[in-house]
Amino acid sequence: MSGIKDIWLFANNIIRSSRQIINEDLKPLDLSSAEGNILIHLFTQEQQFRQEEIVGQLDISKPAVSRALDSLAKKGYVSREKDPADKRASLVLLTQKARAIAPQLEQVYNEVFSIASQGVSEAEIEDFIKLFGRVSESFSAARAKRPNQRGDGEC
Amino acid sequence: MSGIKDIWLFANNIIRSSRQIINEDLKPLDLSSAEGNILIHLFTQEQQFRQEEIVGQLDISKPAVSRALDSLAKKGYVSREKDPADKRASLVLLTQKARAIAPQLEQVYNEVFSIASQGVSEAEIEDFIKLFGRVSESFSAARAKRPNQRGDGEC
DNA sequence: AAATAATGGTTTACAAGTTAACTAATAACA
DNA sequence: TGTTATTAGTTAACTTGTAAACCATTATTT
Repeated sequence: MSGIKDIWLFANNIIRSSRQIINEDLKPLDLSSAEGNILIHLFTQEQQFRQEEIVGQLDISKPAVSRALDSLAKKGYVSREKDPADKRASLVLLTQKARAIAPQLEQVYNEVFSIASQGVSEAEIEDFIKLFGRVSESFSAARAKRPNQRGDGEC
Repeated sequence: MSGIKDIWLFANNIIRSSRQIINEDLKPLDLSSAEGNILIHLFTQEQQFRQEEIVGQLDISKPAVSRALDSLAKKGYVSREKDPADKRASLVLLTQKARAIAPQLEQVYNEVFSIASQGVSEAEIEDFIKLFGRVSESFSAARAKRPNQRGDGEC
């Protein structure tokens, strides 16, 4: 009965705690967790990419990505140039400075991973993620399915 | 390997989606999700309670609770009075207006619950919550355990 | 009893996300 | 080909959380 409340509380705690841990550990690198999340993702990407890809893959809104990249650029971790093939789009590039800190960044995120998987068996994790994914998917579907709710449904 | 990333993405999505759904559904009642979360919790509480209790039980920071209750009071859903036994503390009371909308509020949160549990068996949910709780607990423990990190650990 | 510590709440400043409205460039189509 | 629609990204305003500093009040200690 209080199940959903627990899920909510746990999910909140996981997000919040990991964010705090990451924020603390990234402080020496002058990076926030929002920036770190993007950087760590980009390390597994190709050389060039568009912001839009980050939006889709990390499931973060366009403005959030835009601002984080602004800040990363200001700090010298990425550079941006107009895509010659499509002058609307910006191509984002990791700088040498970013590549240099990749190992440290990865270590921070690995630590978070090891915290999450502490005392949980491989098989359990797998099941967990699968089920978690289903719940998450239900929410996405519910959100997509529901009518606009903003006043254009009654006409 | 990408497990932790998935957990993160799923947790984020669950939090965000449910918040959006609740926000939309509560709009007719002139309530935000933050306010709704507190109200729905209070329906299961005793007549009088202190803010501090909400902080502990919902695991939300003091300022967040303070502001949400301010807003709820302004909207007429709760009233506050000084605890005569301890003049620091405020006693919070649900108003008649709040009690009147309890069924609607409950329905909204039940809908979210049913979305979450869609296509997942009772047993799975139970296991899921248990495991989820363990992961969440690991994070809490990790956070509590780690040194202050703010400069007083090296002295 | 007076000085100090702890506690309940509020204020302030900030973090990181959202939606909505906008600009500029490209695509589609009539 | 010129008008309209779509798309990539930014800006502005807002939401909801946090931590740190502060005020009163209560508890503790000496």
